[in-house]
Amino acid sequence: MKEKELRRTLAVLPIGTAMKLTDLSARQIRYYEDQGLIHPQRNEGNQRMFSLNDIDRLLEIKDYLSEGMNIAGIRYEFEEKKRKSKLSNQQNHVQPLNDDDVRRILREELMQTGGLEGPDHQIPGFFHKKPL
DNA sequence: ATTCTCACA
DNA sequence: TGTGAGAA
Repeated sequence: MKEKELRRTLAVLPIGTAMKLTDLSARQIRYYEDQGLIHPQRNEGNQRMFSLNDIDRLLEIKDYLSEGMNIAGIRYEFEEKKRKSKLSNQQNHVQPLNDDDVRRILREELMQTGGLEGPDHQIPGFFHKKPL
């Protein structure tokens, strides 16, 4: 589910294709870029190269505009989306520990406590289930 | 043939 | 936002 995201960010479409895909004029597309609504990459010849995500973005801009929203409003919407996105990626969503993580944490624990003895370091259902 | 930047009768 | 000029 990650390989697919990478492909969507590949900038392989020239502005001419973006125009046909979005039914926007080159003038409009460049203007939206000036307004910070899209950030297409540039190739060796300084030509804008759009990714599928850029195309989706242009389509969204078109919809917002048709619904009466102004450029500043759209820019704010995108900023909000980015803010929420970063918030959910860091603090929240704590990935569950895998087996390697558990082994590492256990090893570090043992290193500083010096061993398994002591009721405080007994882990219920782990060391007792399969005695050496 | 395409796209880029800049400027405006 | 459209359009045309001059360059790449």
